[in-house]
Amino acid sequence: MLFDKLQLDPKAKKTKTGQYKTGEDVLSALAHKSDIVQDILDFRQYQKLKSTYVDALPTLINPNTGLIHTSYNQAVAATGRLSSTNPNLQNIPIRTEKGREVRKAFIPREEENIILSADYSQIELRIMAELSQDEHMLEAFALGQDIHRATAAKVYGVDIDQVTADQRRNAKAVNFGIIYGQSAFGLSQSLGIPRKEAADIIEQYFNQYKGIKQYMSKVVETAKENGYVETILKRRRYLRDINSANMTVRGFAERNAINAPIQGSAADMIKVAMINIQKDIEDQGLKGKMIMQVHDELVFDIPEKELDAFKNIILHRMPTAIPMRVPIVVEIGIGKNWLEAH
DNA sequence: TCTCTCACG
DNA sequence: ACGTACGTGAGAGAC
Repeated sequence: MLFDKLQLDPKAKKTKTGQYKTGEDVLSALAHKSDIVQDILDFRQYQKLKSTYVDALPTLINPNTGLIHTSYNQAVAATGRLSSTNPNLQNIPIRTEKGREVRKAFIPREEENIILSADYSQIELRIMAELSQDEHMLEAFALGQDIHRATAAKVYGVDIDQVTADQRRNAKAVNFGIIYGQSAFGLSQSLGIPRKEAADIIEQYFNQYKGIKQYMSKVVETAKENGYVETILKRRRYLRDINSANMTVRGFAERNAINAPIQGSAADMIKVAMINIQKDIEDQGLKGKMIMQVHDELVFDIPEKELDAFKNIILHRMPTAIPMRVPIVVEIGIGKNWLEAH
């Protein structure tokens, strides 16, 4: 209907099975051409929230406990992260207003309890700073600076308090993109700017953060020599395609080589923290429980009376799980439901 | 069972 | 000329 009848895009792309692509990015770009497009996007959002969460979660309540019990898989994700199934509690909505209503439904098991959420602040960028030992990024974190603002100041050559909202947004996109081994094309797409401009930003980035550029080259090089990369705790990811003659295939492996030590070391860190926290909870005979992990966040269901005890444990164990030169910052929130705690 | 889409970090 | 950011899991619909 959108492409054959309404002809909204003469250059519409197709999937490898020959269907028109209609992902969110595609439809958003067409929304101004016909009112029906925004209706489709809205419908998709509500359909997703209803089918995946609102309808499904209540059916997964265990009649014996009255609770939803997820399963955490320790040997699925190639980077060493956990994954969560039946249900997946690591993808509960938060980004949209309607989605946040779902998150509000996650409440403590007892009337006198609260939800406590503790998350690592900018953990992957801090780990990249540690792995690369980049002088300037380490300094920004040591000074407690807003890392995206600090990056913008470096990339655009302005004072840190002269950074505009636009510059900060671009710098934030670069910081994330770098962790994934992003290209100028990828950055231009995510920011909606010309490729040349994106290339300039990336060049400036590596000029300012020379240690990161060096680290990226080194990790790809060692991957080519060894056939694998390692996290801080020596978890390996083997990369069979790292020396492939096919550029596209090799490109994927090279991005994996860059990303896996960062994402995987963050996973190492939170796993050690979880072990240490659980031991402290048991040693101190506390009634509160650690109930969920969402990659850089731990969620607890605790009696309000135990709040100080839990804060002490968490603020001790999470930042010190793996000793590092870069400061590790943990943010804690509490509330009557998971959304409030965030 | 596979593909497409979309929810999260 | 081509493809193009990492890691997951689940529902709908087609086959």
